[in-house]
This record gives sequence, structure tokens and C-alpha cells, in this order.
Amino acid sequence: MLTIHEVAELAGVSKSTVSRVLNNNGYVNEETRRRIEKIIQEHQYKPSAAAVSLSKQIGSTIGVVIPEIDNSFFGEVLKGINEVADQNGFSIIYCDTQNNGDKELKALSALEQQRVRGVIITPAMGYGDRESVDKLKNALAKLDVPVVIVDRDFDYSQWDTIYFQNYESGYIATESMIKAGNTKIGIIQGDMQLKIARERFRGYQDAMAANGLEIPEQYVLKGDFTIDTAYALTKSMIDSKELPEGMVTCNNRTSIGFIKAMIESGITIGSDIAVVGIDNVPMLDVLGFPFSCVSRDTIEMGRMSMKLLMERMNKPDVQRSIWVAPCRLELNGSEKTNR
Amino acid sequence: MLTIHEVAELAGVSKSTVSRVLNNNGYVNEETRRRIEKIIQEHQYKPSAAAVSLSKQIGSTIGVVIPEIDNSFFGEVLKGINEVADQNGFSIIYCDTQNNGDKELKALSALEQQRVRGVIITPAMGYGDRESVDKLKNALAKLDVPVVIVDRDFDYSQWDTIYFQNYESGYIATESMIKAGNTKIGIIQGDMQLKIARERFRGYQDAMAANGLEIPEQYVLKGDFTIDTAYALTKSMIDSKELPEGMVTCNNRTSIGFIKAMIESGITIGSDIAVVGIDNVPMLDVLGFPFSCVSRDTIEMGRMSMKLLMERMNKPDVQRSIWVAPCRLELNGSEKTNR
DNA sequence: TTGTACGCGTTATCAC
DNA sequence: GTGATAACGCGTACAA
Repeated sequence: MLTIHEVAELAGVSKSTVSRVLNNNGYVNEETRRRIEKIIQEHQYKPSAAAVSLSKQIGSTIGVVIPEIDNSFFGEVLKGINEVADQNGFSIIYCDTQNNGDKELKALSALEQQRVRGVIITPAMGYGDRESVDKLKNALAKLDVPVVIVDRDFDYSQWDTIYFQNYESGYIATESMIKAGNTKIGIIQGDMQLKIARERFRGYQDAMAANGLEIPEQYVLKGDFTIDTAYALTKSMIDSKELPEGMVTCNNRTSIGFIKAMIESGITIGSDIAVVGIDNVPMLDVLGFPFSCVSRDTIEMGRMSMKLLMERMNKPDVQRSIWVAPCRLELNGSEKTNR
Repeated sequence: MLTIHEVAELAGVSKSTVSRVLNNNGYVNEETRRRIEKIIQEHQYKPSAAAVSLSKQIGSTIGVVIPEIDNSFFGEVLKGINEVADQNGFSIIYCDTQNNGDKELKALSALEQQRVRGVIITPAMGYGDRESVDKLKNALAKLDVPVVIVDRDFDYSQWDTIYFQNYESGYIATESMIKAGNTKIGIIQGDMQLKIARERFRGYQDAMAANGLEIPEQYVLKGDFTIDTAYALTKSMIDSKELPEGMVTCNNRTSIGFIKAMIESGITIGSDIAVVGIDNVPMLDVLGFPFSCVSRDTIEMGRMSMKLLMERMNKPDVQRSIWVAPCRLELNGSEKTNR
């Protein structure tokens, strides 16, 4: 791997001149420019990113911190981020936190060492207690670079944020089942320590109230956004022999756990019981399985988060901006019952 | 963000001394060491990765090049890579090629600029023609760092490779349906320009032959590893009114397309027709949908690829090593028919 | 046990 | 138009 100095020697000029053609600034004779460009071409010379960022005092990598890449939601977000980053010459340093707060802090520390230009992060779960939240906030603040929070907002945050119409999605999901003729509607909550879970639940509550319906307390199940918990809760609801007419499931994992339990028990969704989930579950519509949901364009969320980050890098001082991704009701039959 | 020099000033020593405690080499007085460590602690000082790698002439990042991160297979591989990389202080620069050869070459060029320490790559598809393959090979060779090829091998490759028991998986999938009593067994091939597709097909052929069965040519469908093609092929097979007893589907996408078509047409898998896929399809067993397959431990494949890469970094000159991930037959009922 | 001086590959500020 | 030269933040012989 040759250096700018060697390129200069080959061209019979000094490295300053090579640097000029490289960065396309300053005057340089048309002929010598061509000579240098030819050599660069032939040897496929590429300036060392490390040296450039050291000299320029500014890098070209960003950090992306994600809790679980094997969740298709985050896979799609990452895809969107990658698309825009690519177009703009940024490299992505990827960190998986496995939903673990400690790993998250370590990841941020690593990104700090890498002197990334900005960070896109979906905070790990379990930031219920004030102390953990503060640790994360401090770590982010200490980075001293633009940060975009994706999907999971926390209160009193200072950073650009991109999230979903959480309240609305809870409301719409509930409402769609009411319109389909159901009245006894329950919900499997998400982790209520997270704001997104509380917002979705509030949407559910308001939709019920707006339609003059009572909330059946025994069908308000305390989930945590995982498959296993949703499965267990649904199972024991089934065991109690008394089912609601419909249920709202608060994210894709929850929907999966719920559906699994129902199928196992031979209860037909869209007939014996209705369900409308928040988040799409890609495999289901591929299989033609009836599943209505409130979905969002995740890839676009990824693209948008990278765009936000870049805007912030350009204008560090403008007010915090929040982008709320619209939700979209997709009815596929599971919002109904035949009872 | 302070520099080593400032840390040194605060401690009243020279930067060499700070460097010594940082890297834990050379003698340094116990007391001054403590003093320096305290300051490092207090200010959360972290050496700049760029400066370190420039000075040491060796970096601590690796590149991971993946064709489609929203395919759960690659999500899991990345998870495994991340796990091991994390434990060993490597940062991951992530590149998505979207199965596009040009983007792949650009990604490699970016990684070259980043002076990554090594590359783990699953080549994009479509490398059928000799020319494209050579371009990729040249790009990899020019990187001049350790490379590990994951999942998609090509002939006459010189790099460490991790792949799947492709031949065996085709054989076992076919055999399991024969054992279940089926004789007229077809297959939806993968992209036959890829070695993995050819190997899997060869396994199918041999299993049929070993059991004295003829290959029903009309049920050898020319797929390409995508959902859409598999779906279309299956549809037109259904339209022809004559179904085989069983089908082998050559990867997860193919299985999905096949299943979708079958469900749409009201044909019950595991009863009207048998199928055994190569690759697991996570959502299916969660839903309790009968689907037998030959699966592999993808996360482990990820871990292993990172381990191979590290070994190669330590011993550049030992012979090329190939790790073949074992396959595992998982029978869930879809290998049978009731006809 | 510690400090000085140089080099890593690049950009940028000056002179020329 | 071009070329020295000094940074950038760090590691490391070598000298003290």
C-alpha cells in the first residue's frame, strides 16, 4: 500500500501537489494533474482514512448501536441507514448491545475511541431506573458528537429523535377492532418502563373511552416486548377459559408469542378471537396468515435517521428536531370475530 | 477530548510515561503510575484509534461485507461475528451490498481506505461469469489482509472459508422424504451459477440414485434463491395439476415462496405434499407450522468466521483452512404425505 | 525509571 | 503553480 509521498515521487512532484489534486483544491497545472491522476489510477492509490482524519481533525465514520440485529425490525433500520451513509461517503461502525445496558456503555466507549462523527442509537431496554438512564445520557453527552435516537425515546432527552406514532398506533389498532364490531378488547402491554409502551397503552385507553367502552382489567396483560412473556401470558389467559373478543399486541415479538399460543390451543385468529398488532410481522403476510397490524416503514426510518444525523452535523446549533414516522393500518382479517 | 499530551501535563510527566501505563509496557514507578491512572480515570481519557493505528501501523477494525442484512440468516451471522469481535477488542465496519456486485467492489474499496485488519465477506450473488468473479478475487487480493469467505465459496479460492455441508444437506433432505415413504420427489434449485446451489442439487441427485429412484425432470425447477421466483415456479407447477409427492427447497427464501404458493392454493403441506427445506425459517416453528428442514447453527458460523480471521491474522502463512458447518436434520412433519 | 526525538500518512499554511 | 514545513495524536527507540 503506497503512500502519498511515493505517489509524489512517481509523478516527480511534491506531496502537496498530489494532495491538491486529491482534494481538488488550490491551483494545479492541467498537465501535471493528469500525470498524477494517471498514477493514482494505475496504482489504485487510496489515502489512509486514519491519516486523513487525524490531519483534518474530523472523521468519516459514524456509529450505529442496535440492541438485536436478528430482530427484522432493526435489520431493516440498518439497511436504511446504510443506504444513505453509503451515498454520502460515511462508513458505519456497527455495535450490537444484545439489549444489555453494560454492553451499550462499552459500545459507546469504543465509538468514542474511534472518534466517530456521530451516533445513531436505539437504547437497550431495561432503562427503567433513573440511574441507568442517567448513565446512558451522560455517556451520550460525553461523546460530544451528534446523536440520533431511534425508536425508543426517553423523557427530557436533548437529542434528535425519530420515533413512531406510538399513541396513534395504539389508538388506531384498538379502534379498528371496535369498528369491526368487537367490544371486549384487551391488550398485551410492552415494557411499561419504556415510554413507547406507555404511549401505546394510552392510545388503547383513549380509543376505548372515546367509544364508550370499559377496559376489561383482566385482559390488560403486563408484557415486556418479548416472545416468551407474551406466549406465557396468552397461554394462561386461554387457561382461564374466558377470552376477550380481541387483543392489541404491542410489538412484533408480542404478536408472535400471542399467535403461537393461539395456534397451539387451536383457537382461530380472525374468527374465535381478533387481534391487531403494532409492527408488521413480515413472515405472516407471506404465508397468507391473517394478521392485521399498524405498521411503519422501517427502512425509511433508517434512511431518515441518517439524514437527521447529517443535518445535525452541518448545523450543530439548531433546535432539537423530532421526526415522527407515520403509522399505517393494514387490515388483513384478524381484526374480526365471528362470535 | 483531551490528548495524551494534556494528560501528561496534568500528571507532571512526559507523554512517553503516560503511553507506558496506557500500554502496560516498560518500567514505570508505582506511584506515578497511580497518579496517571487516576487522571485517566477522572477525565475518561481514551487514545484516538486513528492516531494509534497510524503510529502502530496496524488497526483494530475489521470489515464485514454482507449482501442482505434483512435476511435473518445474515442477521444471525453478524451477531456471531460481533460477539467474538467484541471480546477481542475489534470494531466492525459494516457494509451492505444489496446483492449488487458493483456495490460490493465499492465496499471493498472503502474498507481498503479504512485500512481494516481483515475482512469477512459473503460474496454477492450473480458472480456467474468468469469476469465478475475475477474482479472480486482481484479486489480481495489487493486488500492484502486476511479474508474469510462465509457461506458462498467459489472455485479455486485461496482464502479461508466457512461453509455449510451443502452436498450433505441436499442428500439428507431428499433422503428424509424417501424414508417417509415418498418416491416422486422434485426440487427447486438455487442459482446454479453458485457452487452452493450445484452442491445441494448434487446431493439430491445422489440420494435419489442411491435409493433407486428416477429423477422426475418436470419437477426440477430452476429457482434462484429468491422468494418471488420460488413462488412463481410453485404456482405454475400447481397449475399443471400434477404434483410430485415431495419437494426439496434449496434455501430459506425458496421455502417461503414455495409455502406461500401452497397455502394460497389450499394445498396442505405434510399431507397433500411433502417438503423439506434447506435452512431453517425461524418464524415457522414459532407458529407451530409443520416444516422440516436441514438447518445449521448460523450464529456459530458467525463466531467461527471471526475466530478464523483472527487466527489468520496471527499466522498469515499457514495453509488455507476450511470450516464446514455441520447440518442438522429437523423433522417436524412436513416430510410426510398422506396420499 | 523517565524524557527526547522521530516517524506514521495526510492536510494546510506559508513562502517561493 | 509549486514545494517546504508544521501540525494532527500517538508509539517507541534511544539517551539520560
